[in-house]
Amino acid sequence: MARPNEEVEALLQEYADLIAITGGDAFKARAYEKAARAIGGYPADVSKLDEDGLKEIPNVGKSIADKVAEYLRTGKMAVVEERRAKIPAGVRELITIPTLGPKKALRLYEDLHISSVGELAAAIEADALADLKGFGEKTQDNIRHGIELLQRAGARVPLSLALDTAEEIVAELSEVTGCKRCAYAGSLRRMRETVGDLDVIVAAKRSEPFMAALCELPATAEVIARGTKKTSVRTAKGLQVDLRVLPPESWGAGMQYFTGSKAHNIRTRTIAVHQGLKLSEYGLFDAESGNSLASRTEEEVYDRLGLPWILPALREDRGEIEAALHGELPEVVTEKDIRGDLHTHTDLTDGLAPLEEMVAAAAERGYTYYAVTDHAPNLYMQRMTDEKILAQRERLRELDGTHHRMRLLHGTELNIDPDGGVDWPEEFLAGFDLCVASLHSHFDLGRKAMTRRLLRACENPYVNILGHPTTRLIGKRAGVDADWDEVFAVCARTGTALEVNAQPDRLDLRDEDILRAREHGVKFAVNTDAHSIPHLAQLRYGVGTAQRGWLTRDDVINTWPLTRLRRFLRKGR
DNA sequence: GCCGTTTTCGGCCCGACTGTTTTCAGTCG
Repeated sequence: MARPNEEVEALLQEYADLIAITGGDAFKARAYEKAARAIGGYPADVSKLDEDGLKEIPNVGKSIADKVAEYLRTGKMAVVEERRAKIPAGVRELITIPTLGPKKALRLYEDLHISSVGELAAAIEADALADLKGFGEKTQDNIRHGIELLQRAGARVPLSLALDTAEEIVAELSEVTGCKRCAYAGSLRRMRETVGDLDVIVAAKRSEPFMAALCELPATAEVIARGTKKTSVRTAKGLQVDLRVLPPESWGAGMQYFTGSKAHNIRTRTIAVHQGLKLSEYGLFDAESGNSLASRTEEEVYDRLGLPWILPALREDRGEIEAALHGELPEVVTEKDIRGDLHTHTDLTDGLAPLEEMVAAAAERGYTYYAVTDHAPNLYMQRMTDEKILAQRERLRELDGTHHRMRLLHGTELNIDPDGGVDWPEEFLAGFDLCVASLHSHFDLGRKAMTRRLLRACENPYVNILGHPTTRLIGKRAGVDADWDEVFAVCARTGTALEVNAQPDRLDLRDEDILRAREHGVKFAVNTDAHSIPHLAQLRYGVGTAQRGWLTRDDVINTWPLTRLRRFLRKGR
């Protein structure tokens, strides 16, 4: 399925969880977690490495290298299989519930034989936890709430997983003889933050070979339905994939139809009806004669309806039809418009790669500038000091311009304390080229206090970007409560950019918030918050989100030339 | 289990918050 590094990462993480659940050495569990992260974030393909090569990866020693080699050779890791035999998979699922960790999970399993989220929910409803030590009323409330959060996101999967899976399936099906076109459509093509199922479209004369190919993919766990026009399967990770095979001449109409959204399609079909036409996945037809008028390309279909082609990310019936009719569709930002990443980490704090490697990887992406923004000292676990960050600055200045003339900016990610203050005094902050400021604690202040806190941070002349502004984690944690309209207004007034954080479990700000903030005239920065080299490529999710928020190049400060960016970063100091 | 040395053991991000176990364990960032 995924890249071998990600498979190994998932397996080692699973082993770490199983160690933690069975009460094994906590440091051992952490060692496996660290190795899992390091391998997931390692730029080289682990399946191409021998044992010595594996041991080159930080936090991978002999024992883990052996196990990884075993997995790459046999497809299995014996120690993981052994633990799996003792602990049902559902017990591990329990620790995905926020506030429920390995200790509580084991207690539930041992004392009450609960081994799935469903069983736990039922047990709480039946008041079966009443006598269990450590599970008071409040704890049960928290668990109940956690399960709700989980189930709300539950049926949908993160954009990143959906995109990986879809690209693999498209690549496989494109190889099948007779394939004229193949692509994914649906909410994934619109870059929604989570995806319910995958819609894959093939243009071909004969459908049978594609249906067979989909059913036989290694990722396919279950065939839900199989016909001549449509086949549905479920992958091992629980993602449903619907394949539609259309005649080649219907390609454009099929893509238009299956990309949606439903609301957008209702609008386009209504426009068709008013013109005496009928729009379906097979084409745009004259209602009277049934003659096909357009179907080969999406452009053709939209054009015949009297509309310009509309970018999928905009197809939500949020004003795009009206804008299209008036010739006022925004020219939204694209990945190649981004000239640099303004929020990234190195191994000086919790990143995986050293400064030199992050800089080299950024230059390979063709950036004209790049900012390094490691954590500031108030995030105690990162152990930042004045000396360390100044030494980094010195090294960064030496590297400036040495890779494809890419310019380097030295920054930091500050922590906004409960009062809205940040880590360093102003005279120290003045030494940075830019500062990102983020919330990392105290998420439960009331709305008033939270708003005041954010406003004060924005008023700080050294705070240039509000990092992952709401701090939500998709499916896990709601964003903080604040009067966002007030925050957006102050951002606009003070010249503080709002981040569109591209991490697939954040996507923060989200599209609706971006649309609102845009009304206030705020500027934005689309950043990866990369903690490893592969993370730099997650930019696409941030750009997709920015597009869904209708952002143009002018709205996004890291599409600007460096001189304009620097002027913005001075923020009237 | 990894790492780094003060080389083959001892430390490992450390502190805050929460709920309940009235003295601290569990979870989180």
